[in-house]
Amino acid sequence: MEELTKKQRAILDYMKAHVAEHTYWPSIRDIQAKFRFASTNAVFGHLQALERKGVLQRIPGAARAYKIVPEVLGDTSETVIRYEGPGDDAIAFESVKFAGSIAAGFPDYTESSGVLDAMQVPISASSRRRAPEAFALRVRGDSMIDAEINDGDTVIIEPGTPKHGDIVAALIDGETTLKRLIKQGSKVYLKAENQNYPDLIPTTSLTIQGIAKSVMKRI
Amino acid sequence: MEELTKKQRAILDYMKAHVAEHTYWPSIRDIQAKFRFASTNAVFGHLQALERKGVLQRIPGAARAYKIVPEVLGDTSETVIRYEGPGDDAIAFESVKFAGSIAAGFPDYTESSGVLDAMQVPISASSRRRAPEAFALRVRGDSMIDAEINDGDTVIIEPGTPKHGDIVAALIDGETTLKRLIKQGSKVYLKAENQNYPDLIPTTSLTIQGIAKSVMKRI
DNA sequence: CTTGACAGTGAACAAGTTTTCATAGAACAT
DNA sequence: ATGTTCTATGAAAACTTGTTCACTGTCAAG
Repeated sequence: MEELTKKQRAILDYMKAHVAEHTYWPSIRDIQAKFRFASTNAVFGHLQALERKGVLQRIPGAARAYKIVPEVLGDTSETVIRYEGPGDDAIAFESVKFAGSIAAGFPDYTESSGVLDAMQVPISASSRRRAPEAFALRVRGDSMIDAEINDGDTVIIEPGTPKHGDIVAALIDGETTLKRLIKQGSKVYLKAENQNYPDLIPTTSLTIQGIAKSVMKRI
Repeated sequence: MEELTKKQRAILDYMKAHVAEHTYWPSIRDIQAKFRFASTNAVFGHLQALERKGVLQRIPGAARAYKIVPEVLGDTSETVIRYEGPGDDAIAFESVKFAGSIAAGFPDYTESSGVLDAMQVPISASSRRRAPEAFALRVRGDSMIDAEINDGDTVIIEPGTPKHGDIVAALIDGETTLKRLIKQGSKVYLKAENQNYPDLIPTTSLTIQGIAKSVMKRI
């Protein structure tokens, strides 16, 4: 993976933030205005670079149409695992935090979202007693569909050391993803539970936020 | 809330599905092609109707740019049903607030109706729809197995007026059971979601404890 | 010094997209 | 009968947006 320049990263982040806030992508001129470019071509070049570096997919001929390509780490050296709680975007409540959406598939736009609103979801007191520092994540995408965790579900993440085969909330490139943890010796892989996705994702650096112990579905 | 026509509902669902799959909205021409309209103006009119009825917000002049307005669940049925609180088999319950980003990511583009919307509406704007007296029930038995509610699961019951097709916690012979509510004219039936069980249970008097809105499963 | 990659300006073009205008049949209530 | 609303056609206008072209400046490597 080729490295992104500072401005390219900023533009990519802005695009993510924009789609997170508005649910639609910014136009080239939106980006131009945001970064005070005098020409649309400046943005155009950066978008080409982002696509060439494989982190953004443009849809030819379509306006405000892009896809985020998940950034994959390529190496196969020994994996270093860190354990970490939910991100700063989680708002603390009485006992359970809701850390925003989790990407089980491609896009995760929760990072740069500024507006957080409260919502109420009942959680049984028994599960709360079990794990006082548990938090909830809303699942987005379909990469865990074979594990019966679907888009829109809410998973309860509890801290702990994951075993082989556990479903974990892991930080990859600053984005939280829900994957099954596969341990092979000292190497660790993440596996999407969807036949249409690549089998194993090798990771050199891995941050585990917790283990998915329960899934809550709206009926 | 004004009611949507069949085609309006179909178009709205298509738009939701499109943005869920592609992360960007369809153009008017995309919709036109999908529904085999001969003119873009047919779509245009439907979009205007959707906006007038308050379920869709268009961004003027911008391409592929919309916002979904969470739909309010309305039901005007006149069925006479008694409501009652939870019985002894209800699990002690504590309602916990979540905070999540509403605008973040693409909210609720999976299944059409407003089941998911309940989770997404800000607390300030939905106080009347909140469930301050929700409670949890541990499911025993397999009568709802076809609805993917299995023995050992926990369902969250919220008070409210059940619609046709809702899964309700009903009192039958002094015992709480979980069944799907079927309304046919003025008659009300209860239906077990298991092929091995009798199709419809006719009821002359019915006590509803609440509507099953969520199911929580241990992974 | 030269070369090439990178980043940008400024203008213009081509395509995509929304929006408006004119028209018309079907359903329906008055 | 008559008007209204909804739905739709067909065409065109108006606007948005992506894309291309020509040109300039910076900076580091060779």
